[in-house]
Amino acid sequence: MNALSRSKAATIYQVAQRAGVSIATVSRALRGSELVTEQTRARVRQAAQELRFTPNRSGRSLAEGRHAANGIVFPDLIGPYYAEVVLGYEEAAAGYGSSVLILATHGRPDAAEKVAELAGRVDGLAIMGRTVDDEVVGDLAAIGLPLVLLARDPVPGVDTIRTRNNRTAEQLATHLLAHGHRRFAFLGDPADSPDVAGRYAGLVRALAAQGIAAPVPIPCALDLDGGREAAAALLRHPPDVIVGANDEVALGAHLAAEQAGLDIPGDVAVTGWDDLMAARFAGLTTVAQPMRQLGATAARWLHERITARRATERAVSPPAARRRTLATELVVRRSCGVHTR
Amino acid sequence: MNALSRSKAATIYQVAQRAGVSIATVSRALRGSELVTEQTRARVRQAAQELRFTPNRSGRSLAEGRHAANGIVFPDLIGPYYAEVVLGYEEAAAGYGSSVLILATHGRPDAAEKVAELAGRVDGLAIMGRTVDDEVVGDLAAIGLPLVLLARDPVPGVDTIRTRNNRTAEQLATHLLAHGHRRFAFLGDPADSPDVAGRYAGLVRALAAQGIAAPVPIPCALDLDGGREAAAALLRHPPDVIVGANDEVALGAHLAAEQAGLDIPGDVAVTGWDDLMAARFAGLTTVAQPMRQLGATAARWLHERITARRATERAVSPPAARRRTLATELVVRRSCGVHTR
DNA sequence: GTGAAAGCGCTAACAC
DNA sequence: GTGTTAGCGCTTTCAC
Repeated sequence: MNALSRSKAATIYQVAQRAGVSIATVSRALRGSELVTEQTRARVRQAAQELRFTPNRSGRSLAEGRHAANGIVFPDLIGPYYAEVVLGYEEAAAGYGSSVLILATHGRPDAAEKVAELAGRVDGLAIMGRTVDDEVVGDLAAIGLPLVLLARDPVPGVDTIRTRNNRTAEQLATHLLAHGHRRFAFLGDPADSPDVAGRYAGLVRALAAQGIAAPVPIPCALDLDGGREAAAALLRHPPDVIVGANDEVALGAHLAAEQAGLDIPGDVAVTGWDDLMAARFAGLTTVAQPMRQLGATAARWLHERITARRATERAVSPPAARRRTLATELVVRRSCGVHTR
Repeated sequence: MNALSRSKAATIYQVAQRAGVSIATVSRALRGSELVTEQTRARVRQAAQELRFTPNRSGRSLAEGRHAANGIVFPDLIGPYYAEVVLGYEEAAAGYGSSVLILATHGRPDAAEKVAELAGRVDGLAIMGRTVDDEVVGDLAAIGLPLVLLARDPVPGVDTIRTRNNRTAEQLATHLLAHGHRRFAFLGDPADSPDVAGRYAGLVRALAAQGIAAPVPIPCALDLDGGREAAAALLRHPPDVIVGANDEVALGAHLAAEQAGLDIPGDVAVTGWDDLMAARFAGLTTVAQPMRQLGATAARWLHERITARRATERAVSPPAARRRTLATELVVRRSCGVHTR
């Protein structure tokens, strides 16, 4: 029987038989152990190649007591934001020799269940935003699964990485005030995500400093259509400026304004958050976030946690939880108002 | 000892002990077997919950002989294109109860190795574009791993899903010719991906039909910077129109033209491919592709293959390889030329 | 209805 | 150097 015609993946036993050695030797030879003659190793390699042998990961994981994989949980992959974070994560994790499992919760009610299942497949988990609540995070932490929280409110004892929202939002608001804008509208629901909450809070604080009342946030889906619909209603009596919770919302408002025959920034100014590629071409004033770095840092921290855990192996207590807030940067383009200079 | 304070994931044995039953009963109870008293099931559930028990997937996979996971291999996640495909894939795969592993090859030389390793973790694999060569695909197919190829030249015996490039490229070219454009430039290397090759081929054919010589393709990285650099050089003697291999390249050309003080489409027309969000805001004429659907279809086909494989279990020969080409659509905006109407 | 035990594919400790 | 063997955590016969 030709090796090519077999219809199931070969096992270590078949390789051993073909090479005329024991399975232990096959394992050693293929994993680069010193304890094998080069000659034997060659024979084993040959046999493995002929059978197209790839070790079954389940078997290996079970024996090693680790998965050599970690996961990242995010709300969705719609829009470029999460994609960038996941990319940064994958790239870094691959560098540490970990496979990457992804899970988009899509706001589904069974998210907790899915995450629990995922937890059984990985050595560690990065969890983004409002995917699962604190209790679920706490449960995962309790069983000792290494965890990193991303763009999410901290949970005691768990590492957290965020990007600066509050302060940069103030900066943005200050810039808008300097343009002479006084009547603000905020598109997005602070209850939707900690990021949105932080951005709104920063805006409110900056306005309060000038004695300007906070606009009531207008809840909307955080995508183009959400922004467009919310803005369409709003634009019957346009404010001075529409502050979108993210770029997609802002771009949606942009489309709505265009459709209403309004000039940006002449009739109404618009700002976003994230600095997506589209923002650049729409001339949208926004805030740049290091999304790739967010993902990459998460992967690194997770790797460190996993390694540390293996090293101490329930001996000493684990290192204290880390927190980091990555810097963000105001990107001024033409949508916020005319710059006379 | 409080359940919360244990530092390792609980096993089925601990649950069994706590519930006062055997591990077989735990397994049955938790998996919804009929062969358990409701009373016993309740006790087991209780114990499992207290211990925060999640079955170790490796153990289960090994016993079941399947991973309940599949993977998707893509060149990169940079730019919104792949992200959309992966999203469509993840969403559909999750619906079939499969976890999703992702692998970005980043053009690395050890891609084949990484893919082989991934193959040992999954029940099936979707492989995109120029990530690994035909030989690797053939090897995977030979061991009977269910496979779906995406945006990639077919390999005998393997399912393939693509989007229409050639014909829509002709359509695009025809439109550009109608604008009066005669001197064409093509930005992108046909050797880079089957998609680029198809798009270039369609362009060439449409031009040939009008007796116009094909432009020599100008190789460049398929991202903003690649397009910008290539275009910057080109724009010293601007052609009538720059046809970008994808939107990012075209948008890069857009930036270069802007920087050179050239008007689009007055001085030079620009077109792309993919219909990214940014294309809309840049007013870029492009071609829309059903990226989500591409991913979703891949997941479905893979699921069908995996199911079929399990059913027939090396009895009859597998169903013949399927091929599908998804429709694409020309999206005309202002960057291709003035529309007098 | 429940338990005992075999076995999934692999690694690693131990024996030779 | 190489082989034997005991698990890793789980599912699933097969007994009872």
